[in-house]
Amino acid sequence: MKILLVEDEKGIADFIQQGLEEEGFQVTHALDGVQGLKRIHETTFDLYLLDWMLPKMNGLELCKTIRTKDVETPILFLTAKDTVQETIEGLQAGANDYIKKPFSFEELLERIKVHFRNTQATEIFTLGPFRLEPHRYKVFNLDEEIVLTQREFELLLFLVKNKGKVCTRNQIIEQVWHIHFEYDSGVIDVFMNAIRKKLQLTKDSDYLKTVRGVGYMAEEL
Amino acid sequence: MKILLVEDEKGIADFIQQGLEEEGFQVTHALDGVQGLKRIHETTFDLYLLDWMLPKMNGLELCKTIRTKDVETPILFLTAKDTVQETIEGLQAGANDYIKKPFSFEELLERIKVHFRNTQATEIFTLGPFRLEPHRYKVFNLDEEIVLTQREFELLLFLVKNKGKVCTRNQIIEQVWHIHFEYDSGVIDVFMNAIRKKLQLTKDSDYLKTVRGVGYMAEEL
DNA sequence: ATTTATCCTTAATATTTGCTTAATTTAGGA
DNA sequence: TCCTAAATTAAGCAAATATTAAGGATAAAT
Repeated sequence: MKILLVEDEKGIADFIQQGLEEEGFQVTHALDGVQGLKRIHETTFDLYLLDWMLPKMNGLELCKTIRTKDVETPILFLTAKDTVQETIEGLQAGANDYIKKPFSFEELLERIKVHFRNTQATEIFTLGPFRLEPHRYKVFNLDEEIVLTQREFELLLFLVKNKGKVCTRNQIIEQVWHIHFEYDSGVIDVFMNAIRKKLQLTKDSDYLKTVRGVGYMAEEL
Repeated sequence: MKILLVEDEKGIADFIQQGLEEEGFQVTHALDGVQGLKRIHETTFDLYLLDWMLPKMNGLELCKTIRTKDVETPILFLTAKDTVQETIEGLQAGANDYIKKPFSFEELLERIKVHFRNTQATEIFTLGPFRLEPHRYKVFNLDEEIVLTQREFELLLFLVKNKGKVCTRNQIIEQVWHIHFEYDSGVIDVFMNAIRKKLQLTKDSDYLKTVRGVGYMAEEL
């Protein structure tokens, strides 16, 4: 779930961004309206969190601009006490909600969740008969649960997310182990082995292929 | 969601009724306090919206009367600017909120929603044989009460509210302990231990799983 | 005011889990 | 066939969690 946060006060922005990321949201932060607009043109988001008072282009304008292209996605305003009245105009301009500053993080989160309640289909990835549920850290073979450790799960998830594409050992070490320098040990091999064993892969159900000299690849048969 | 609106000015009443009905609420309208009282005896409502100045029986009396029978249901007052001071007495008489006239419809709606959110506190949550009653801070195993401390209860409630989803240690520290900075001590572990002990969880009834490296998760078996 | 009890927190120790390394075996490609 | 990459296995180690006990704060009771 991707959220665009447009907020000029760095302290508040960091606070929100960190909190939301811990909740599993992907947060992009823009410091002013113009920067925000750029991001909007680059990608699509699942929710917008806009400060009302912004340098260069205020929240209302930004809101209107978003709505010219996209009528669906929820827009929430962060509003100082003395601009509540104006913000209500924002609601008529197509925003969905506003939150009065100061607010507690729980409050914000609660509101965000309300808006996602309609949208949110918790993401599920599949590979052949296997079903990965990231929010539960769980893997199923049809309906039977397969217990993986965290690393095993993350490695498998990474491969499945890149289904059909080869993942190099370097990519894996970077993205799954978060090691950002040249590194070579047998770890990946050991984990691939463990995963294959737990998934009970055979030559007939060879969903995780090794690409010799490069890395590994998840693939539908 | 049924709302009782007691308001003598027809114009305002229509405006509110129409708006709320568009929002999906069932609105019953009474023109004065006595009529309002009748409706209250006929049905139960989920929220009361009372004008402060009413013919025959003013809002305050009506409020008191409602509260003699029903302590839970939210009561909101609609207040003219010059009676705000008095209205505050109303809050002490058991009302939950007041809104200054003139107000925008969005503002009203917002407040109403807030109170419905809080009402959900009477909700009952279950996990296997366990039943949590947040409004009483009580937990039962079938019909036998299990005495938890406040923190224990809140932690358990948080996990159960997020049943099936992993709760990270950070989330727990934030939402249960209300600590909003990086913090690491053994508190959570100690409380999990206490809860498990009191609920007498075993390997066969392992409703509270630990997700190593991440946090904990409540789960049905 | 003083005592008592309750609950929260910290700290210290024990235990478990899973990550990593290293050594060995198997297989692939020139 | 030979060399290298990958698969496999087992063992040591480190980190996360479980468990227990004790100190300290706060509220209740005397």
